[in-house]
Amino acid sequence: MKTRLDKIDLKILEILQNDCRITTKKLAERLNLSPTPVFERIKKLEKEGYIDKYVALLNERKIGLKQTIFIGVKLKGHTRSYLQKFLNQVNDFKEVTECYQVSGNFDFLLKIVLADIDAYEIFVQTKLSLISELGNVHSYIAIKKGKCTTKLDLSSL
Amino acid sequence: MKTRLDKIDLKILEILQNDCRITTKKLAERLNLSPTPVFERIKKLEKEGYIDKYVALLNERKIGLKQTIFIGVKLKGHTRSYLQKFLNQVNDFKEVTECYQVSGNFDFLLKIVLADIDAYEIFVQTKLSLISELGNVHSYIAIKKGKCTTKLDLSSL
DNA sequence: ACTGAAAGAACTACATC
DNA sequence: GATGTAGTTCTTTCAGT
Repeated sequence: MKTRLDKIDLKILEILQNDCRITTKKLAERLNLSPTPVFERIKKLEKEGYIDKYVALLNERKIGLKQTIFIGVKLKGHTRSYLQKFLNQVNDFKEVTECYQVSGNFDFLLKIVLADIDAYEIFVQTKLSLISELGNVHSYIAIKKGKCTTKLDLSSL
Repeated sequence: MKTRLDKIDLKILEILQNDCRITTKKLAERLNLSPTPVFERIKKLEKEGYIDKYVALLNERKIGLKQTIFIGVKLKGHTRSYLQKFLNQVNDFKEVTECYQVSGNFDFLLKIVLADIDAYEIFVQTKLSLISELGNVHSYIAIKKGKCTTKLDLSSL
């Protein structure tokens, strides 16, 4: 489990971050290797947990989820159990794609993706605002999407 | 291009959001269909742009990128060209995984993923702070990762 | 739109170096 | 660690309903 990643491993991860449906054969060609070692390296990377999963990224616009909103949340109570309870409740909200407990003038930062502003109103009224100990909430409505990637920078490794 | 998605399409997207390396055959079994129509539907979903891409999601901890930070940025100048210039510059920062222009008391919200706080200091000093017209910057350092998914909620469609 | 069949390609294991 | 081979399974196309 303590195996360090070598150049080839990093290259494999880099390529799979861009396109994970590439065939082992093509990947091997790009690395000037035969498929077998590439196949084995991928299995190792999966098994040891470097690769979490393989997913399809959908086009939000196209499927009709046109609004992204970030929400900064401050709780009234800050005991450990309140913080954990908040995380648990938010986990069940399907509109929430990301939730981090943070330092700064918020306790949590959420990212939510939904159809439109109307759907957001409904989300706030029927879900978010029902959370007990909810303090201040500040919304940041996305006006324009800049960079948005799942690709991590491996160049520093 | 205006084809609406039916129940089967949505189910396919749902499954591919969880695991895009599933074989067409297994996917077909789960849908009680033969592989052919499933294969054709997937191709259609790709071609019409419902599916953007297939990617491997890496484990940030495991590969050594242990720190996630959100940054709220306010610019001094707000002309259209400044806003666009900011987006362009941020695009080149490999540490930045997301950047949205937003409404609220920030102009932009960024998400960055890097090794640790030291790497963050370097990022700010050598990259972020060099941006002209940069106004206030507020950092939200992730203390605990809650939900974090690329899966969009299709249940409302 | 779907089924079923069939050719070609890829996966995966294994023997070998 | 890598290569090459070979059996198995999947992909992808096409004729038919």
